[in-house]
Amino acid sequence: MTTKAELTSQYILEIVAPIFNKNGYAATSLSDVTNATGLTKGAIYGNFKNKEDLAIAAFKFTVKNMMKRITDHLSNSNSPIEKLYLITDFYRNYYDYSKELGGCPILNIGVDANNQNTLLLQKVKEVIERIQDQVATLIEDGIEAGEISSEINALYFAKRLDTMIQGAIFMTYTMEDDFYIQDTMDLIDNMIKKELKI
Amino acid sequence: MTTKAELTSQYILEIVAPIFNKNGYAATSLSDVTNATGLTKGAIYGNFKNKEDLAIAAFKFTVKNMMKRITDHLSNSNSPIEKLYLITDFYRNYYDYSKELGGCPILNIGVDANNQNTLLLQKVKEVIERIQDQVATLIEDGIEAGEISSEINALYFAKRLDTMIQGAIFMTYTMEDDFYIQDTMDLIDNMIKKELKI
DNA sequence: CTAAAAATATACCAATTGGTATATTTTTAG
DNA sequence: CTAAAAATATACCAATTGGTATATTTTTAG
Repeated sequence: MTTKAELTSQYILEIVAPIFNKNGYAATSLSDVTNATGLTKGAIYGNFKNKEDLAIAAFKFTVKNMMKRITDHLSNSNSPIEKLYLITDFYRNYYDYSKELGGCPILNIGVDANNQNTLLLQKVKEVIERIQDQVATLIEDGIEAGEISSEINALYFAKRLDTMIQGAIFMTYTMEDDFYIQDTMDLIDNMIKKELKI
Repeated sequence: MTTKAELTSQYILEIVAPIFNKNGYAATSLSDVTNATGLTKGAIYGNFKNKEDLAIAAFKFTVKNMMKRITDHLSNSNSPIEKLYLITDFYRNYYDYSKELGGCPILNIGVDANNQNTLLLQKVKEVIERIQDQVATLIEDGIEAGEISSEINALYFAKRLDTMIQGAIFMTYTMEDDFYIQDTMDLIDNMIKKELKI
């Protein structure tokens, strides 16, 4: 059964995750947390060990939300190569969607945690690796299905894709201009068409 | 002439710029500043209006350093297209070099200032625009010199280049793996070769 | 409905935050 | 060498920081 505390924990994360994502670890204070949730420190510290523990849970919460959204979107096709196109299609709406999350958690927390918070940075690394592995697997599935040329290195391609996407997200947010994401997705679509085709 | 205060200001910036760059605005405290410099608050506040003013000066200091380094490197050739290759060549050593600066100032402060510090974010935007304009001008020079195809849109290409580079820097720092920068520079070199050629 | 357990609120803590007014020291121009 | 000006150090400020011990309230199982 769902205890009261579990509900509260979920509620806290819902409210607090975008705040940590937007502001970063150091710039989010516990009074930000109590003000936003309407709860007291007693409730917060009853559910989370400390600020770092809360920040990590918040990051995981946001990533889970995001991953579910991608996975749902990719379920629109069974073809590996079509799924690749669905990835770029997903990111074409990412600026709007990620604003709800308080920005891209990987970019924000990746940069924020660097030199600041080892545990948090470790979590970001793990998420990036997981994403790259999933994309690489998708490409390998495509090779196996005869949709994608067996010439290409799946993991390398996945890393390139990821790198370009993160660059586009950074530029779009910093310049407040969706051009960067749209243009990068065009570029990636072209790469898929030209480099992956059988 | 150089007054005492000007020397002190420069000294403070030299010491403090990498700290702000590494930690970000909120996570850098004035005691970090006084401890690192060995000066007191009196000296700091005598030379800078407040913490924000210092952070902006620190960002400009780091960018100036970086820009000089790039400009120096590009002076190794007079050919516009060769200069483009010198840009990727510069970034191949960027992981090592930028560590001295406390990381890439554009990436770090761009992400850090977002949702946090309007003035600082504005400075980042200006620097990005300046860089893109310079690269675009370089490409236009190449077109005029008959080295580069007149088909391509100089500013679009400059933006793509910048976006890919920033993505590579983010990934290399977050994953602590220079692969991303090297691979992206290979990719860009290829783009220059294939897309820009006459 | 009740007693125990769980969850939350309250009241406190020392340390630190950015910043300022003023005293002291150092530099500068003559 | 000296007086004025500039630069820096000192001593202070209220507000906030993350965190804890304990009191109170709410939930839960029987």
